Amino acid sequence: MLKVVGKDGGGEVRSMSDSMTNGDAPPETIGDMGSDEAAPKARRGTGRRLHGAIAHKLGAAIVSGEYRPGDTLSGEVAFSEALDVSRSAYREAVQVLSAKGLVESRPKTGTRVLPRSRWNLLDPDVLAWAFSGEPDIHFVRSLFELRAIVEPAAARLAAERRNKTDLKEMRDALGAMRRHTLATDAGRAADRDFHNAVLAATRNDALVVLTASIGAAVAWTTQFKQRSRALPRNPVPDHVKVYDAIAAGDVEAAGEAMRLLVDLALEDTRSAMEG
Amino acid sequence: MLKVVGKDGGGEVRSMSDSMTNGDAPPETIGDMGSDEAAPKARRGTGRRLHGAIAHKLGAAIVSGEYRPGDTLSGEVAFSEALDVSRSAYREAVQVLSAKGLVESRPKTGTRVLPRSRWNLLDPDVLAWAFSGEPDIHFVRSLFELRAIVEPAAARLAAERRNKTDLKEMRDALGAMRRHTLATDAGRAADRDFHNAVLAATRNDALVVLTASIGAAVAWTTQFKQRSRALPRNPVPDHVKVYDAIAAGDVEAAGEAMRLLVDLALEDTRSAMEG
DNA sequence: TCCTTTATATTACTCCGACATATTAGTTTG
DNA sequence: CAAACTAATATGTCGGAGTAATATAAAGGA
Repeated sequence: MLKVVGKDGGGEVRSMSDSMTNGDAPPETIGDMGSDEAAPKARRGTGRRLHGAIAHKLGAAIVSGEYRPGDTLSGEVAFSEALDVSRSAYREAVQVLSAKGLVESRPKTGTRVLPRSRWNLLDPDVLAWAFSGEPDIHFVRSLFELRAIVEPAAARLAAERRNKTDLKEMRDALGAMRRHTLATDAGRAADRDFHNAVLAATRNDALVVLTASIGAAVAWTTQFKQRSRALPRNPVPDHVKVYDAIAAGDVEAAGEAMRLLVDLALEDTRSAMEG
Repeated sequence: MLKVVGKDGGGEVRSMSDSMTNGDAPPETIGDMGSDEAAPKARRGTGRRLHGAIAHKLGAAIVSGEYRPGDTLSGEVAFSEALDVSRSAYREAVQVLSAKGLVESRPKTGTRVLPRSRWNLLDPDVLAWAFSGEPDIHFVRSLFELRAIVEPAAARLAAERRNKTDLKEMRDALGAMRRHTLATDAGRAADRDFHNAVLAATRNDALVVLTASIGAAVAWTTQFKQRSRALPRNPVPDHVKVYDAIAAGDVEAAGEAMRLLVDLALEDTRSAMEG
């Protein structure tokens, strides 16, 4: 099971407006899988609690399009029985989904999947769920576009506000990137460290949080890059250019260097996903 | 019972200038408000469920700095009794907070407030909690800075990709802004509609979601603007400039006009908050 | 002396069954 | 025909019992 249900055809996502208004095929209640089939038994993987596993399962099913906006989940009792968990665990999972804007529960009406516009797509968990299956190329493009907007601006701010400590952390991360390659976990961690150091140098909490989310999503896509072919180019020189500009306090150069960096990453990922 | 447990002295978050500045008083276990005082009875306001009210209460207390990172909440039983609610309701509230990255619950250790860096500060609810009390000026600055980065870029994209429907929505919103002023709810709604229309024209989901969050936060600050003095200038002409540029497909002009718009809003809000 | 292993106590986690409340849909009454 | 009322249904809330996990302390071995 778990097949992709054709997502959005590409165009209808924007601006709430319709969402619910699918002319045909009235929303149906879902979750009535019980029957004879052996219960899915989405039992928890180590570390994760039971309600967390349920939330992951349902969340992934929702963002992957298996449950569509407007659909209403079968009642708490029925669904919890179908999942073979207690009603409490199921309810706590639904609260999590509700907190992330994926569903809304009301008495008598039941629990319904909210329109895409209400989803907290920048929530780290939601992003993880979105990338746990086949990621939507259109959405990945949106993320990179956002990254291409935010990160160069962050580099500009960093060039203005960085101090010695920030620069030292960037240098350390760069050194780690040289020692390991992007093919290793340590190398990717160093890459994240570098970008985090740049973000931290902006002295802007909102930027840090936002790019943490984007960075997590981008980290997923780098897996795809690895999957399709060996890493295509040495990323260190481009990072060094960013560092040099920030260290020199050259605002324009920092923004430009970072823009180049993000563009290259997008190019790599796109060719990897489309190819 | 209920004595100090505090762990990390608070230094590990680094960066982000510890906003809520209370220097002293080591982390304590909290929730021991019971005693003689009449129970706070954070009973639900209409429409909001009980666990939602608890989550709101706790969330606001956390982001306002009343409970600090590293603090550990007194146990489920104790805290739920202190709040005079069942454990189920309390637990569901904690699940919500956990989903937003504010706390983490583990057996034996209890529920602890996570460092600021793990909070989903861009979550609409978290933002609402942050602005339910006295908003942190430094954080507001961060938000406006982010807005100053994202919205002009969004306007540029909108100038490239807008279609007739997008333009019509912007015109309608502008008309509504003219009829009502920013002093009325309808006027503020029209303002949001205009910005949402611009965002929708970018065809970028991530941008839409992000700016929805920021816009919600900005809406809170406009209340502060209203509070301090009558609205200082007529915002419609500036919005019209943005519209004209987008309608003309002039990328540079659109970005510049939007930059001006955000700068003015920041200026107004800053003077209102500082004055 | 230091590290590893085991035991234990505390805490969250899960489950269950019952009742309360809210909201919709149908029915009745004016 | 419309408005008020009643009933059905699903979520919301409750309290308690038992399980699983983990940090701390104790015991054992190197």
